[in-house]
Amino acid sequence: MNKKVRVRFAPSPTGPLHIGGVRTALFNYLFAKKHKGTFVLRIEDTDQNRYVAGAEKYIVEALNWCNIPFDEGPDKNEKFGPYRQSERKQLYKKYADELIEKGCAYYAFDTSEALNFHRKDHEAKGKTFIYNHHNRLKLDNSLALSADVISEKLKSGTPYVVRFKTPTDEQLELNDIIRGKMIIDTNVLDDKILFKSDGMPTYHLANIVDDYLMEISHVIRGEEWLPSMALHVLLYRAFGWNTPNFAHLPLILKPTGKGKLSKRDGDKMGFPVFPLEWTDPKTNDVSSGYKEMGYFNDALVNMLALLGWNAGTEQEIFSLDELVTQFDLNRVSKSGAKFDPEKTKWFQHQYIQKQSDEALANLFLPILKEHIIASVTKSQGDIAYITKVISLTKERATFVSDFWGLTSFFFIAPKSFDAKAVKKQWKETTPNLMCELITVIKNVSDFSSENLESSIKEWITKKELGFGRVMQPFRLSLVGALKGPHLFDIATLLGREETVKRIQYAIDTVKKE
RNA sequence: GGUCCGUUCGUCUAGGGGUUAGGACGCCAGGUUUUCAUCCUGGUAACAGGGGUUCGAUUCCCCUACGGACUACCA
Repeated sequence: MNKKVRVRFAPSPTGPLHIGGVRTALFNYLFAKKHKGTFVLRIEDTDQNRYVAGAEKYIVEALNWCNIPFDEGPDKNEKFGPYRQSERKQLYKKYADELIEKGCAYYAFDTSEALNFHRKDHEAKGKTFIYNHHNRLKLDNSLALSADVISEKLKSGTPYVVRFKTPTDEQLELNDIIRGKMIIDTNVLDDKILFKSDGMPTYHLANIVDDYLMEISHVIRGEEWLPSMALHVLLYRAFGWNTPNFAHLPLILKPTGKGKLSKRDGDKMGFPVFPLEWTDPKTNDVSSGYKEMGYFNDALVNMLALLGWNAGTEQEIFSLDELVTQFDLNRVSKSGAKFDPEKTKWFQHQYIQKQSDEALANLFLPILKEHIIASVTKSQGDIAYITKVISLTKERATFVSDFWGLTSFFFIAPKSFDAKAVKKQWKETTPNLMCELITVIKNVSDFSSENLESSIKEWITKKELGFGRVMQPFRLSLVGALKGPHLFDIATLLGREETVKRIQYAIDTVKKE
């Protein structure tokens, strides 16, 4: 690639960025970094009616949390700024005028009402109304009107829009990095509005002008823009500008059923659709976020990267650096991908396993503090102890928040015992067995897990007590239920004194309710 | 309705004119763990259909079906 790579992510601040948008941003970022290029964030807020407070801030925070920061954008390294289209407002009109001068665009005075009437009228006749060469001379525009009437209308302040005069009878060849060559008949295109009567450009104009001005080399965006590609290519040509390369990404679809993924799917099926939690400023509705649900950013990013792209190998776990070096737009698939919340969980599980015990202990600490108030001793509150607890339970966790359920008995002695387990495992003879067990535990010289295990097993074997009859009540005493890691590891970590205490408590309490 | 894009296990996908069509998630079964979970091993399961082209098509072409996007003075 001889041209300098500059790509942009250009969201509209109409709400929180959903994971489809995050993936578009990610692919732009990966492509930019791979080619030592620049990743630009541009805010496309030309529609004031749809502006949502806080959305832009959310977008920036979400990109930062995902670890895919932009190099240039609003309030950051503004070489080609401003990066908000609303702040570039005055810039677009001259480009619209330029197109009119060149005969590539025209004024249109048709009111929304008139257009709606035409649409309905056509629909009633089973036809589709398209504003283009078929009818543009019969409509209320500068192509159909006399020069006098036009200047009169313009002078009197009649609202107008600027429409693109789509060339006719041309088989336009389009090239997409992901989809290859496409041929479009320009006669089926409509004369899109480029400049609105409110003085703002539409997406199409602003987008092309800004991509040109910001020297964007590759336009990587969602497939929903594919139908607009012909218009955009035609616009570049009308201006006499070089056309950037295009890549249209497949869409992310609902896990089940039809259509593209939406906020409602997440609500209904219980998974987040947004990277960060979002509170709607108008309704105060809260939408959950991956971050708040306990997902790690790199797990989310890894999952998103594999949705529609693969390295061509069987590797599934990629660091961001690996993604950067291996990413290739040519390996992006063409078809939409149904989103799979289960696989996302699997990625999260993989990523939590990669964390060190110490790191997880520190992440768990605040949660632990919420659960245990005064009931913990100093040594138990110690990170070293928590780290050991984590090391015994990590492999069964998917989220940091799982740890409390997995480890609470390490911090608080069980006060009640699983009823089913008691019924099945706590026999008449159990209290006596447990008393003997206490004696064995007290006499063990070295309270290491291995030594404790061999001593107890030796005792059970010698006395022919049966492992299940001792081990199950033993576990019940320490844990309160028949779950948890290797029992001797638990005992060792709890310490001899606590272990004895718990067994004694069980002897005194179980079945005496 | 019109235009465009797409279609390999339930899902994400690899592959590509001759393959036992590979992997992952999920699911099922076994093993480990004298617990639960994890983990390990194995299993289930796919080239949408019909025509071509070809000695041979899942792979190339066409049609149909299905899916998706777009069809606003929204992006």
